[in-house]
Amino acid sequence: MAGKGRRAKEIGADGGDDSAFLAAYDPRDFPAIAVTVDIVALTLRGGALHVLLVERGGRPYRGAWALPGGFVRAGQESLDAAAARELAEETGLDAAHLERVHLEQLGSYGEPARDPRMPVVTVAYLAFAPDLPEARGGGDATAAAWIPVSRLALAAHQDGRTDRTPPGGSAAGDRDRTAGISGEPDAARPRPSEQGPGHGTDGGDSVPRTPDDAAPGPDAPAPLPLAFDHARIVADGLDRARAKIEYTPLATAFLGEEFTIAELRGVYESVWGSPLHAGNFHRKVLSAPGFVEPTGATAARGGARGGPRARLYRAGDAALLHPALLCPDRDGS
Amino acid sequence: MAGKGRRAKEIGADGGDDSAFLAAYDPRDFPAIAVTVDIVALTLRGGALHVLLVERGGRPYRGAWALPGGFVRAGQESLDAAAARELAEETGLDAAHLERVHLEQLGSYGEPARDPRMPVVTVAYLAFAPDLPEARGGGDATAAAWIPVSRLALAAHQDGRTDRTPPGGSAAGDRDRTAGISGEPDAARPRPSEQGPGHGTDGGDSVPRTPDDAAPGPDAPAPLPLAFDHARIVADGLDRARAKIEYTPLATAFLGEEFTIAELRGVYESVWGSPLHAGNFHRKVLSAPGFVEPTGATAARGGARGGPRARLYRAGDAALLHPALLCPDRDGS
DNA sequence: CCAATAGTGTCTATAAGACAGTATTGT
DNA sequence: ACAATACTGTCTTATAGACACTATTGG
Repeated sequence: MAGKGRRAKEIGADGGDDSAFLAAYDPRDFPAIAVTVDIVALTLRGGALHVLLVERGGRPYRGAWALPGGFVRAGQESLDAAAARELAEETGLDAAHLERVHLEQLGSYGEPARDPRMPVVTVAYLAFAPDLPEARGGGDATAAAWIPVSRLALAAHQDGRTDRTPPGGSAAGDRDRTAGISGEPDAARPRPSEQGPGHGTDGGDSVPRTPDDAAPGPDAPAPLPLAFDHARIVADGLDRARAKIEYTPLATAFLGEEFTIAELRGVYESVWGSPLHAGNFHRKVLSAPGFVEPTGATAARGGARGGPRARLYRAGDAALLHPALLCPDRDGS
Repeated sequence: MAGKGRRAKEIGADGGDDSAFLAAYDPRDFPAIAVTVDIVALTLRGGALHVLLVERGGRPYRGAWALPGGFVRAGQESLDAAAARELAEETGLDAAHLERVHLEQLGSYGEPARDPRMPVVTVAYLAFAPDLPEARGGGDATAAAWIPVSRLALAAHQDGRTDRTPPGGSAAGDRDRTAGISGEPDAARPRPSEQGPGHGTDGGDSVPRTPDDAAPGPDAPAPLPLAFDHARIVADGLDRARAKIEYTPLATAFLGEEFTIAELRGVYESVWGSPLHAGNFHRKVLSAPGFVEPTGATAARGGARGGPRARLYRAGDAALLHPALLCPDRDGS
């Protein structure tokens, strides 16, 4: 809470007004922790989901990939503003591009040893971006790049949280079950799908993928480890993204101003990692009021290998989808 | 992110190992912010939803009600652990009672001026508790008590976010709309109910209430203002709670070990603030696998004014409900 | 007895999913 | 020509919600 003041200098038992009290207040009397924001920025490139990462120039984890982010300027900016600022700084994107980015808070992470240097609490943010130009890499990062999520080493996740949900008895899976105080950093996903026994880091990523989204084959480069606890943050962000596009029209945030239903379907297939029935998807999108609205125009050309020109749509004004577009196979009904 | 180290003392450009680097590291070089946890603890008492509040003993907001919480012990505990510790401390509940409490992270709040004394970032937690004994009030709070949420002044809420949410001009309501960088502290509600055109604040408090849940009538005491930004945090917590019981069996966390379907229905009616059809609710609960399982026993006596003895159930092993129990009237379908 | 309640059955409207079918395009 | 694609229609099944109905209890 803001202000229990357990260790504050209480001046005068009852006398004095607040201004005098505040003037005599020494913030250093409070235990302070470094607070950062980290951004899980997602985008679609070539039909595959990518996350924005920076290569660390400093210790620890020098040379490793990490989420873009940085310190919150104490007292000068809100958490939201800090996240927006860091995203802009580290990507070098201009305001015009950032305008089209959806940014929302994901959750906070504060394990005591998550940063070997000192206690650091990070407030993670999740961003949905349309296909942006190559990132620039600012700050002290040596590089910034959009990395396919399929290349990441996302411990016990790729197949775990994505499409099954045996409520068995797993590490964090059942912590919030019936009894016991339990933490759950994300808590956002409506149908998150936890999972079975704790395979610490089983290699197999069994996420079915759309053809374009090349899963890392046997010849693929080794999965990229992430610095700090960023693998978990990315995993939580992906969970949130998968859940969020079910109930909100945010999938359109991955696309340009105008798009076809097929392109929108591509977003869902990439984020969910499973192919969707084109016909049924089409009907469902159009049946959700306010999801999309026709522009009247049609695409310049048909599909890659033929077909009629698709109608173009833009994002509607709905904030929530009703009925929702439920992800198939998230839990066996 | 944890560890950009922009202002860190970089010892040696490339030489040295991490341990030497860490030894020379001075955490004070980093901008530090006070980090607290605040808990929105909800319970049901007499058919009405209550939130645990403490009366502030210190400045500012002395004498006002606030959320229980306190500083995170930097480097010694995780955020989850801090929340559990503070909840125990401030309520004086023993481990046996805390065992049955569900605790999950709600979101972080870091407006620069949210605490007049200094920059404070708070990580809010949401707790679901069965009817607990009267709170004790520890720490520097002069008192702790379970307060009916209907007595709180929850800005633009009681009628705003509960069953409608004009994205119009309200504080954070439309910030996450289609374009622009935007924050959204909660982001959890699957169907939070946004909605059409921005009717700013039409008077009608359209939340239907179950008979017991006395809405503050004309003779009711004045609504309780909360310290800091705690009104918003509570509001976000209620939103989360309303959304969460749709997709998870967490409503059982408000009840004892064994309960009847009618008692479970009471939880939903109290949290959602609208009466439910008894027959349909009954069938839906039993049709969701793993939601509840029969104990074989029956209640000691029938309803308050007659009726057969109800069967008793305990919480099942499902982590998610399928099909979900959708809240009626969240958005006009 | 009477009113309230627990629990079940029935009916309708809606939605999901599987599938078929038609028209339009690129190769 | 052929294959792929956009889009629409149809059928089956599952679910939500409204309502009726029976049985059982407390007052």
